[in-house]
Amino acid sequence: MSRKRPSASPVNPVSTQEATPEQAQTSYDPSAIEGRWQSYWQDNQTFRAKNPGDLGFDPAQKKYYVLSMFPYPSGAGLHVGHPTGYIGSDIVARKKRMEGFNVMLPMGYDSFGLPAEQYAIQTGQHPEATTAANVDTYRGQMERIGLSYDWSREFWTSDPKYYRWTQWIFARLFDKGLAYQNEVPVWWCEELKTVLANEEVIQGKSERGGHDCVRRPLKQWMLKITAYADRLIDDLELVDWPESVKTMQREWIGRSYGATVRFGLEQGEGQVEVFTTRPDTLWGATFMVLAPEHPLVAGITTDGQRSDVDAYIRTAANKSDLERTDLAKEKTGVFTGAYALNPVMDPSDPRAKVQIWIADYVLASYGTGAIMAVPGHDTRDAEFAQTFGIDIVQVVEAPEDWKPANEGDCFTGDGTAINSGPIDGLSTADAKKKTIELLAASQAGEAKTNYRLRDWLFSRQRYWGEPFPVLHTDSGVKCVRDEDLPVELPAMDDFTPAEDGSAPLGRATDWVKTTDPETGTAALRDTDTMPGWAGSCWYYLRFMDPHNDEAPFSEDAEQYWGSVDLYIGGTEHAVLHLLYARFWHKVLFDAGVVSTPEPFTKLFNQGMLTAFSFKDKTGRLVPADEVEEHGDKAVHKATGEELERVIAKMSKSLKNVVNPDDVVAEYGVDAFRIYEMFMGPLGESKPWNPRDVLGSRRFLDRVWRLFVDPDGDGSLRDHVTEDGGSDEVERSFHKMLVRVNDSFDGFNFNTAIAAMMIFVNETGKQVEGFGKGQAERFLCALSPFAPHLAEELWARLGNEGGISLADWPLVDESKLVDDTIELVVQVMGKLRARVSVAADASKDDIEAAAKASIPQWLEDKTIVKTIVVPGRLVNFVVR
RNA sequence: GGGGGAGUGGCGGAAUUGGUAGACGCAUCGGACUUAAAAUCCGAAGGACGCAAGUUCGUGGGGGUUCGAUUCCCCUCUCCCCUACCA
Repeated sequence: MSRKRPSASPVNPVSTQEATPEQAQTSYDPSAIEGRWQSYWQDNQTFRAKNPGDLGFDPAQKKYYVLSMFPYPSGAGLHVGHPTGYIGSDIVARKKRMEGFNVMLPMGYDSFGLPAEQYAIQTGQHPEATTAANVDTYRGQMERIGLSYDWSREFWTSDPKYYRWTQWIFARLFDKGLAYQNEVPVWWCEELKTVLANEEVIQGKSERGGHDCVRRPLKQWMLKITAYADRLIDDLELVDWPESVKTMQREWIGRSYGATVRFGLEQGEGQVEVFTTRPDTLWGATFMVLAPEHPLVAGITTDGQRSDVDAYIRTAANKSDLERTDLAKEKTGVFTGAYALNPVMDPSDPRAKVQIWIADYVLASYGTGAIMAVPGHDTRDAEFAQTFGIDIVQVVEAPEDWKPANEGDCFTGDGTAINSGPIDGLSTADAKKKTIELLAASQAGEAKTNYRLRDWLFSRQRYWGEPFPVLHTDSGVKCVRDEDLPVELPAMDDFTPAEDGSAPLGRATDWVKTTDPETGTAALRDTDTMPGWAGSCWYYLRFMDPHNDEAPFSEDAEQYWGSVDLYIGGTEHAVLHLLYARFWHKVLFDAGVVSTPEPFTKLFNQGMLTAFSFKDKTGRLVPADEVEEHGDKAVHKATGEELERVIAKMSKSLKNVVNPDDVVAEYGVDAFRIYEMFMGPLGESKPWNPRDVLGSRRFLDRVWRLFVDPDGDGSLRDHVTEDGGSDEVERSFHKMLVRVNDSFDGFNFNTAIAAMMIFVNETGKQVEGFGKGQAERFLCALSPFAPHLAEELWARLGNEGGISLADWPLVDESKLVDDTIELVVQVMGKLRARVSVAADASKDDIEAAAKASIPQWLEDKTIVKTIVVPGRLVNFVVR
């Protein structure tokens, strides 16, 4: 194609208030159009969302807040996968604007965090410099895609003007006692001499280098997200989110109802506390298991068992979480020599005395770090008991229809209590209740709700993050006063973690040593920083009032914008980001800072963009640059081997990553946007196929020719500048518009584009019937998808003020009705003929016409029944 | 093991939620235009049988409900994503 646009060309810097369309163009040339309209939007602040108090703010206008999850500005720039969600939200925003809403579609950057720091370390530049450069790259790429962001609201999270308020929110968490310090184990890599974040440790090895890592305790900041566990589950009822995401969040929080049970020790003082969801199986507890890290272990171990126990603990400590939780492995453990007494049995009962074991299948971090083991009704306990020859007692009778799936499987469902003294005969539900009553009466236990969710480990020994706004003084830890915020990150040349694992900020001694402005006494700053998630926890609120220096946002702005109406992003954030943000939001809600209980009213997950890749006979994936394609065959360039086409993730190593700038340079922005939406429903993952982009471009070429005669002088065709237009085009238009409108319900814009293609194909066959009003309405429907082309033709039609704020056309139901309809004639449900009848034909007429069309199928047959579906078909049931 | 999603032409995907399966697009083939090519336009095209009109099979596989099933029910196979000894 000869219409190449210089790659990465910036937005046309020419500043004109009204863009003047070029008249000389006879064929569609996106490069001549797009930059001009992008400048036009910028110069006219077309997409500026108005806040209360702004000039031109209309309180009667309804608000609509659309948000795409903001990106991490990495050095690699955007690939074609990123814009899928951005274009989707842009299309929604553009339509809503045309429907009269005050739309806010903002964009910013999540610029703190590990990858930015690592990139900076690799390139030897300061993260602030690389962040600034990357932000410019991202902004440029997004501007080139014609996304209708209100750029006046742009910010990035590593800007002190922003993180000042992140620190301010931390202070609110601290005030409420929701931020506290605690000794917790962190990953330490001896080889790299550094503390690593969870994300940097894969299967117990460092992500970089693959060195062994161990856990070691360190004082850390924690956020008490567990205090909100119930509300984080229950309030999922309030939001319109995909059921899968809600389920994931519920399971992540992992609320389970059960009981705490305390077993006394046979020898000496003390007791072992356990959590169980099945208190009814207490009579079947034939042993107990403590996690190797359990604090009681050292005290209860008998001298005879001590060396075995110590050895087991040492082995367990060196295992990674993954090794310990590997389901496939054999159960391991060691007996402590100690015994516990079952609290619901008489101490003289031989069944009351149970062995206490140590095993790594019990996790120190969940529940109490100890369990009562019921091998009769728990798969894991059963495996353990079988391995070590411990008694197995049945205490729940399975329903009669229960059959073990495998030989020897234990019954873990609900049934009837047996061999359980006072609760015998009760159903599992009643037995649970009764047991809890018994335990409570003897003070040996009580009902308990447990959560899988742990408090949020909130500090990292890293440089590139928000400093904690706290002072360590002789009288304890205190928050920096609000008026003294922000606590700015000190400039440092060397921000790599220290050899001994202490945070790099510890080396900024002038910064660390400070005075408490309230008392004038010496104080130390905290050298940890907040994790990467902190900035993204409230950014959607800052967009409401991004330049406020008095508060994170004004009360007016927050009251007006409320919560995000539509939030679009990938499923990878289904739990962490979305849970953390909801947690902060609720804290702010309780503090009276925000007025809504939930931050995101509707959530939509866009699908992942994959790519075609090629596999050889051995199953190896072949990088794209080693493959040659002929028609539908793919061949290895070097060997000539025919390759199988498969779908794979876009990856650098497969060389199948596509940069949107290249696509835009070759086909134009609008074709790129149309293709990304035409590939399939927004929510599905689907493969990028370079060849297919052409089809979207051809569609836009056909649109252009609908307006401009390619054989003419480049001016508009006469009829599109005149009133009129045929009824056929009118009907075709309204049919299309219905489908375009419907596509917004399920974000399946592919069907909207298909409908527009049909309209353009049909209209192209009778161009003279395409009048000005129709042309304008068509451009309106097209404009959210292909805004540059729509603006250009709209202006050429003589309209001023831009199509982006024009009125969205309305469907005229009366125009949808055809004069004649084609009906399908079936015999016994099989298609036999088609007949045309008048739209208002009576049922009898329809039946008669249908009968007449298929005499050969009706002779020698009796019609038993006739089914007439108006507007669709006639079906004869014959014998 | 648990949870979620999906299987429709050579490919991406449509199908008003029980009513013409394969819209729209890519790739393919034929034709027009052209000195030629590209571009563009017109047309063909799920499989099998047939010169054809047509018949028949066909939405992973098997069964069922129904006048009629890609759609609803039962069984079964395959793939993808998330999660994982949570007591």
